[in-house]
Amino acid sequence: MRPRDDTPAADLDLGDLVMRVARDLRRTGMTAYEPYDLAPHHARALRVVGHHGTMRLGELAQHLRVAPRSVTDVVDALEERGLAERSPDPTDRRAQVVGLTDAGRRLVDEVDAARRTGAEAYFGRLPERDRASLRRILERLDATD
Amino acid sequence: MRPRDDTPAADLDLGDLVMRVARDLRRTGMTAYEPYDLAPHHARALRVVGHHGTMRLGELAQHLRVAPRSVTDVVDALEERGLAERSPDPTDRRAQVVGLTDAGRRLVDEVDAARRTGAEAYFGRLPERDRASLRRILERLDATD
DNA sequence: CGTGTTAGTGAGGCTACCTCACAATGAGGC
DNA sequence: GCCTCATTGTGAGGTAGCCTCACTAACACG
Repeated sequence: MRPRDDTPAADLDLGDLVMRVARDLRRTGMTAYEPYDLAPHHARALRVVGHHGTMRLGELAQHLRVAPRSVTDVVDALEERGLAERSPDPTDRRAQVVGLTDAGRRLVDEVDAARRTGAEAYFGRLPERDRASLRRILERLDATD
Repeated sequence: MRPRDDTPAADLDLGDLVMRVARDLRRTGMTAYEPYDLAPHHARALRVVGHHGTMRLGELAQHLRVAPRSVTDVVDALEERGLAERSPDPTDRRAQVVGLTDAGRRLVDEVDAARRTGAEAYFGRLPERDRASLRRILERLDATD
């Protein structure tokens, strides 16, 4: 059953492996959030806003760790779907804040529930122990940058 | 020291974490292969060809797990840098094979050496034990798809 | 009241993928 | 030998998710 037309893993460094898993994830990830017609990235933004409540665009960018410019597009997309909406920041007329609409709030709840009840389909094939290790290690990597 | 403007990791599922690390990796990854002016992806293809020897384009696509069409671009790039070259497959006139040039072979050796002597800078901050676990877990994820 | 900073965004670009259509070729049935 | 079907690689064109750069509007402050 060992597929001989596959690069043996020994040929891949850790970086390659991460990238490969990320790609698989993106490919199947759309499936995971598909019932909600939500790209993983949008789901993440939605969750952040849902969790933190109304926040500045720049703040969201920091949370998502992307350039401020990139968040504009994400919020655009969310707004187009009627999940979020911009409004002027009352304390600073340069700034805008994003908040969820009712639909957005509903969706966050659904997505959260789906996640909890096993939406991590891709990682489901790992034993619980490995999932915990993976989480711990990735968090460590993530924290240090 | 806890940065309060960062999404707490608890907010991220494993998929998010992988994507985040992958993004960091791509950002800094260019740096890793930078002395060779090689995108990680190209480095990977180069290594596969270097390791397996001359092979069909389609075969390479399977190894890299991308659509056949995508490999065309990768090989184009490699060829443009004089690292690889196409030639007609003698056994099938529809097909073409890719092989490394001398420069390509030299580069593979260099890159391999660099990798071995600690090019995994990004992962260096992990204790050896964690790196091993990470590799094992990712390989498992990767194998099962 | 300038001077410099900051918030968000338009314009434009990049990478790494994808699908779809196609020409050239191969392989098998009759 | 011919006809059909499958397969190989590629052009054309598209997408997601990032980026930088330049700009405007607004704030902060001496």
